[in-house]
Amino acid sequence: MDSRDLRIDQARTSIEFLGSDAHEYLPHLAVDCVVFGVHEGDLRILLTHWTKRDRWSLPGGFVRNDESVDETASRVLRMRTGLDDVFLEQFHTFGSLDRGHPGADRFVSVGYYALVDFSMATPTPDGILTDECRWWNLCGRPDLLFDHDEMVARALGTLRLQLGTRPIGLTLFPDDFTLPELQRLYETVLGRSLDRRNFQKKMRELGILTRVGEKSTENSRRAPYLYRFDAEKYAEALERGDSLAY
Amino acid sequence: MDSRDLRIDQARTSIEFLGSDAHEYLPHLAVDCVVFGVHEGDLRILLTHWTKRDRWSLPGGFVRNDESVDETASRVLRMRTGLDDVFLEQFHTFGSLDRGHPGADRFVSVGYYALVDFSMATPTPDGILTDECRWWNLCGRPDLLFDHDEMVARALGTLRLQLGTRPIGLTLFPDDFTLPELQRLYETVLGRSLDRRNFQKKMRELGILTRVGEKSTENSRRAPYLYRFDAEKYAEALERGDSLAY
DNA sequence: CGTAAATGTGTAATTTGTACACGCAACGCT
DNA sequence: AGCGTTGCGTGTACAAATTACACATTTACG
Repeated sequence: MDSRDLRIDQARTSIEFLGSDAHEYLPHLAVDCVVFGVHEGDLRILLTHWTKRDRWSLPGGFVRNDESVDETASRVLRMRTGLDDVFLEQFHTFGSLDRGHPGADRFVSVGYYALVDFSMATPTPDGILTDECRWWNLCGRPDLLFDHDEMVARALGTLRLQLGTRPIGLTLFPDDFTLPELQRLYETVLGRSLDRRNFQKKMRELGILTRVGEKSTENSRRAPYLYRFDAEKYAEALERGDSLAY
Repeated sequence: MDSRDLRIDQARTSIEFLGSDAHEYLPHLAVDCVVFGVHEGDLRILLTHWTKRDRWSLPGGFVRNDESVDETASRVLRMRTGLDDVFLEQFHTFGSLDRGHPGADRFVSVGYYALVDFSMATPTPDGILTDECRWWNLCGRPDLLFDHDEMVARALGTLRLQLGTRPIGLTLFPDDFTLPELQRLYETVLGRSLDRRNFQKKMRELGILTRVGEKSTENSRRAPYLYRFDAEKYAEALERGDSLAY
């Protein structure tokens, strides 16, 4: 597709997507979601593939007249993953002039980030603009459309700041996990490596973990213990204002 | 004004304000600013008085087609205070359905907070919807229109979180100040009282203060020393990532 | 001239964070 | 079967940061 066709295509984007229902949406306003999950110890995000452009972006959507912006974010997340009632929080609004579809309608985007149980999500493209929706390893994801790389960076920054204030561990590891796995998550989010002994000591002292049993045999040498978050104690710790950050 | 008239008035709000230039603005999108300043040791915010409703709100404005949302915030701040190039940062976007003018067009608002030199600002109402613009003591302000009380609370929360990361002291105390004054600011922002000795020690150890001289005679008993921020060292401390929070 | 209010200053105790070394279990290789 | 390698689990000593705490100085006011 040459650049002229691309421009025309981009100009059509919102019209195509919204079709004749355009009047049901707030013009110029969108929501984009940075959806985090963990699988095989890696932090992953959900991306959608744009059919015509053969590029990837964050899942997003437009704000209906009859829903709040928060509800838009929930709806987007539900449509792309089938999940409801998950951790979902606004982190920044992107309003520069040069963002979005060059040549197309101007859009302001409210960015949300979600923490999601990887195994429960069913990635689903919209089938109109996008033909694929799937998890990507955070390190190793492709370059994204629009300003979505900046959005991911900023969402990660927020996640980092809120590591001690939000139920990040609990939400991303709803089931059993090992301390090395949890540590790897912390290291990915914080962008630095942590001392194993100090990490384990801290996590134990928080009193929000229950040891479940030995991990039988994954692919490790010595089998690590399995843990589970004690949701009640986790909530208490957050209420007390305990820092769960490393 | 009875409730029916009020509704009609509210429905007219954006039309009145934007007049025939409505097409130059993004519909349904606004910016509101929580402008902080310090005077006589108190943290203050700038409010505007709505002529017809006889109520107060945060200064706000609409987003022009040809400006970024950040630029809108700068413009609002400039129009209401005459100030340019001040600390101004987005803190949250408000998108519920029940916010704003009941019965009127729905609006989503991007909230910004500013840190401003009280003595340099010239509060100015828009003269259309509002006939007065002035500083209010944060504690002692009137109830605000719309969801602006929530906005103030949230801006304060952000300020609290960022006390250690942003040039809050430097921006709110551009000139000479005393340590008790600075401590009072910290106490207002943090919402708790601090130990004078520990506070002074910490501030001194940060190495970002210069003692200027004795405060002659304000209205205190023993005259406190005057200090000034060393802007260069302040910036270095922030870059090093020193926590300037108490 | 005494009293009350507000300011400045340092030290000890506690808490928190950081650095660091070894034994154990499983796998793979020979 | 034995040995080497990899990954997991645990505790202690030191450093840094935070917290608690008491008294002397200055000035306004009566």
